[in-house]
Amino acid sequence: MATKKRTRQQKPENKRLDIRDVARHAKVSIATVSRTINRVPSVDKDLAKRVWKSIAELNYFPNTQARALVSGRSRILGLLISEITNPFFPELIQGFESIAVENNYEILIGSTNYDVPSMESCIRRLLERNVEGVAVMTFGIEGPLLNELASRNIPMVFVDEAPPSPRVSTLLVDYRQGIREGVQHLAALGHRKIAFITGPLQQRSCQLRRDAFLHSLEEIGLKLPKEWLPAGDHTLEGGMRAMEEILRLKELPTAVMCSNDMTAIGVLRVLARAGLRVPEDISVIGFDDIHLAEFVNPPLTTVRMSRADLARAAFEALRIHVEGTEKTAKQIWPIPTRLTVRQSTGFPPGTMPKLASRTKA
Amino acid sequence: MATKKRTRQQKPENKRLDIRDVARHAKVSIATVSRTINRVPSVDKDLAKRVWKSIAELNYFPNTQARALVSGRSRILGLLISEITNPFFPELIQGFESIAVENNYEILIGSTNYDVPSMESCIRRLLERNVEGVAVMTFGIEGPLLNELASRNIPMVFVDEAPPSPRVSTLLVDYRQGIREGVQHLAALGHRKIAFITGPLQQRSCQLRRDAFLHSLEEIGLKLPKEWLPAGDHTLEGGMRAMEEILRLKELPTAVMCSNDMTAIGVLRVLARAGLRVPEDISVIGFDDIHLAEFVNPPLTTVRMSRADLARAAFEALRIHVEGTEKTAKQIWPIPTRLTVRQSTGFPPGTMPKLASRTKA
DNA sequence: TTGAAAGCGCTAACAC
DNA sequence: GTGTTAGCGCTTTCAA
Repeated sequence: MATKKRTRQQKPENKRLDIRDVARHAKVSIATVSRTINRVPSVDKDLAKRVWKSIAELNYFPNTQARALVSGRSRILGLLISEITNPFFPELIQGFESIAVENNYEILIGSTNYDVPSMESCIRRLLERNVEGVAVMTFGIEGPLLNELASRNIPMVFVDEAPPSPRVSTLLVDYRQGIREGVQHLAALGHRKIAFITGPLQQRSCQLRRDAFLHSLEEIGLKLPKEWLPAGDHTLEGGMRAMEEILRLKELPTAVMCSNDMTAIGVLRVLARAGLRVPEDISVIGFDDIHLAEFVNPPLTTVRMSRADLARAAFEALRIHVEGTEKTAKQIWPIPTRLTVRQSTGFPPGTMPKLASRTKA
Repeated sequence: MATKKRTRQQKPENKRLDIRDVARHAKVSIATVSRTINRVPSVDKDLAKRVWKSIAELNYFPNTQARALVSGRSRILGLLISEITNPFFPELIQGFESIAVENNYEILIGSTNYDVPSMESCIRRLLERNVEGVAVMTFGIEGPLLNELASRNIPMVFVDEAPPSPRVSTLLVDYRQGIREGVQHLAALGHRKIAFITGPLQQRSCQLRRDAFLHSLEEIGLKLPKEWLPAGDHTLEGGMRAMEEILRLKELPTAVMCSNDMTAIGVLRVLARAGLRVPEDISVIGFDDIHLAEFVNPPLTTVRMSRADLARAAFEALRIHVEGTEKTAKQIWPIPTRLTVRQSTGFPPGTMPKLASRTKA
């Protein structure tokens, strides 16, 4: 009778096996099963073998919720992105997820859609599910986010700029390098009139990209009329609008750099529609190097910022705080960028170096 | 002393508030707090008000894991897709997620990447997290999946074809309608030589699309040499390869339909590279109507299969089984398709109706 | 209508 | 090295 303490008499059908079933089957205590599963070294080899055998025979696997409840560890990481339909993000998600899953974490994706209410709803969801850390890949600091998460001391990682906090790290993208390469590539081809279509400037990241561009221009002694610095919004449509704006100007640039690839693809679209050839009439450079960049017409010259790098660094940054014992202060994770030359860049119009001019140069 | 049953003396800092804190603050029992939160009608109005006030003041929210553990309901739905970097899927995810979140579900995304091991790993993850239902949007039945999930009686929804099981429903896409519209649109323009690039034919969905095409062709008395039915794989690169194959043939079709938009975009790319104009030299039709379709050059005429429809139907199909008491048998959810005409389709070459021929027609 | 208490499946002291 | 047991935070009988 004493053994029948549990109310449940029979395993109701469709009820998942629990640790007790395994213990019974292997003729050990549930503690031993638990220890075996968690690979506590002190377990006797033979017992462990028996337990694993039972686990296999019964096809048992532990209940994550129960584990999370008692251990205080959900093994869930939050991944906050701006917008899943922007191709940049799926590529990032893919990388982050695969590393997370390899390490037995699950990820919860939240799309902030650039607006505060949906961002708050995302945070609430993450909090309710007890995420152990959050990667904020929205390319901007999200104010309210901070308070809610940081006050709970949840590890976070941001891109470009992070609030100072002990368990917060930063992925520091080296925009300078790649964008400078882009500018110098254009300059080397002979371009002097280079426009830049920015992203949404509320995002720190977009300011940085623009600044990197302006700086690179200055470095080589070029000036930029401000009409050549229109704002896009990192969407294809935004790129189209910005390029249309440029086309209405009296003086046209011979090259256009863009704050991201979707913008550049919009630019390509408008140019094609306007009957301008790329790169013969105008050169275009993007930023990100999304998969699609290689397949537009012409294949896009662009600055690569690796999603794999970003994903890996984000995960590692979180892991150090989530799993580590070290109380290290805020960490900086550098992310390089580099120009990928394809076919959307060429000599400026009217300077096509024929054999003659080539020898001249 | 009796009240000090709990070991924990002081709330450790950074410890989340629990239901006891709220109960203490509102001076009621935890049962009342629980009932209030779960909107059990029997709770006294005044008490409930007091509880809600405490909840607000303390900024309390319940622990999802604990809830899940005791209630047996995780409020998590699985969403299985083929590949997150195919733009079709993010658009689908977005729809599914927003409906799910509205209804207080969380989603767990699994990318099967077209291979069995990673599919199995996905299923394991879903099972471990106790998903309440799974939307299998991989456009193919996944054998092993079935057994693991179905044997646990977990509600599922498939596209096109589902294993017969009481808690499984099917989203039945009406390929016929949209694809017939596409074929007839081409025929009406005067095309008689229409090729079709299939998707990966292991997928039932791709067979159905091809069959719908063949059937539509037959309907209007057209024949198809089998060289005009090359296989793509629903990627841009696959579309390029298939189109290159076609271009090597002695006799070229005047129009190409594709099993999905990414394929069509690849086709466009190859044609542009080959110096063929679309639609003057050859017409192209896609399938899906992804966002990008509108922005390629030229804007793609394509058959729309709404991701929003798909997402909504998938969610509702699951919800009925997850929440419902009804033991309805397998359900069918029809999903319509419809042609969207843009600019990648036109008259076949050599038939450009000048004024003369137009009057003749 | 409310509260006390059992227990969801598991981990981690603690005892042996 | 192994087993016993006290909870993790919550929902849900069962009594009152």
